[in-house]
Amino acid sequence: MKLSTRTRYGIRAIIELAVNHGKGPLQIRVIAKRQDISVKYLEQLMTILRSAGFIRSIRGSKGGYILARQPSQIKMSDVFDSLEGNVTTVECVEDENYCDKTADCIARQVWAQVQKAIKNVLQSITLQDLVDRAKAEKKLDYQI
Amino acid sequence: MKLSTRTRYGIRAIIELAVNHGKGPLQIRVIAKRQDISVKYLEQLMTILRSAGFIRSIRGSKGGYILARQPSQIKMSDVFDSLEGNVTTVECVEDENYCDKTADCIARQVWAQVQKAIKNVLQSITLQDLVDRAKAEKKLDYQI
DNA sequence: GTAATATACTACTAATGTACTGGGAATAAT
DNA sequence: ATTATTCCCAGTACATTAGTAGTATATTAC
Repeated sequence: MKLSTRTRYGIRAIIELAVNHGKGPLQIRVIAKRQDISVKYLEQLMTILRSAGFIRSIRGSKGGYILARQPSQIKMSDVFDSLEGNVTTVECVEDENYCDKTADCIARQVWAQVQKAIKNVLQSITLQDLVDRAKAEKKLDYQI
Repeated sequence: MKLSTRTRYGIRAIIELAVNHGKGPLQIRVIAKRQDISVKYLEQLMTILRSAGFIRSIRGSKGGYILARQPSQIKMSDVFDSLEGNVTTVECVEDENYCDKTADCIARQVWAQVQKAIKNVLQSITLQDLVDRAKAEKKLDYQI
């Protein structure tokens, strides 16, 4: 049930962009260094986030990445889904016809409950919430 | 974020035992057939559940498996942990010293929230609850 | 218009974990 | 002794993950 580094790194990267929001493009190189992630690997994660429409890239010198929408308009659940595939714990929770016992399956009900709980948490958090937390705690100083 | 079949099969197997509770030992062969799981694979999962103390094995002819405790005394969170390793989404949620940024890490807080939500659900469900559900719905008839 | 700075794209690879499969040993009932 | 069952150890095929590498393309600065 561990999260992939793809998701972990991707989320950390987009949080960097959120904190940096309004201050111009941020380069992969910078994010990678701050978050201690391989530049080449992060490059691929940024592609995922861009394809999903959360971030926008600016090529060439002085380029980099910026959020494609306001931080308040980006929910963690959506970002998570784009990186992790989806929040699905087991196929049958989403797909009623996955097996012929779904209607009777007690185990499936458990996974459905778990999945709903995860979704509820992630849907309740926007990037803006995280920016606010970071600032409130004054622990992160991304101004540098 | 998908569950391993190890966890899915293991949970389904122990639910079988719970429903069968008080009716003598149930053989791997029977569980495997009902749940459509490879006998040899299930064998290993049963070993995990036995080592964790949830089930007891009876060797030899007429043997099989029974719950080691009352269904009401077995929480899904514990069974889950024994099969899946643990509910940990990311290492650092449990281990403060996993990296030197844990105190500041906004992402970590998100994963902590998710993890807590999962745990809350699983801790609130015992095997007895699932047996009750099965009976209430009259959808499962394990008497056969 | 050239050099420097970025992202974009494609392909490859090493390591890891998962989901099995197989064979035989130990144990218990008949 | 025979049969039915769990127990234990070993191996294997496959998929995924987490990278690495190289080249192409776009943009800015000079």
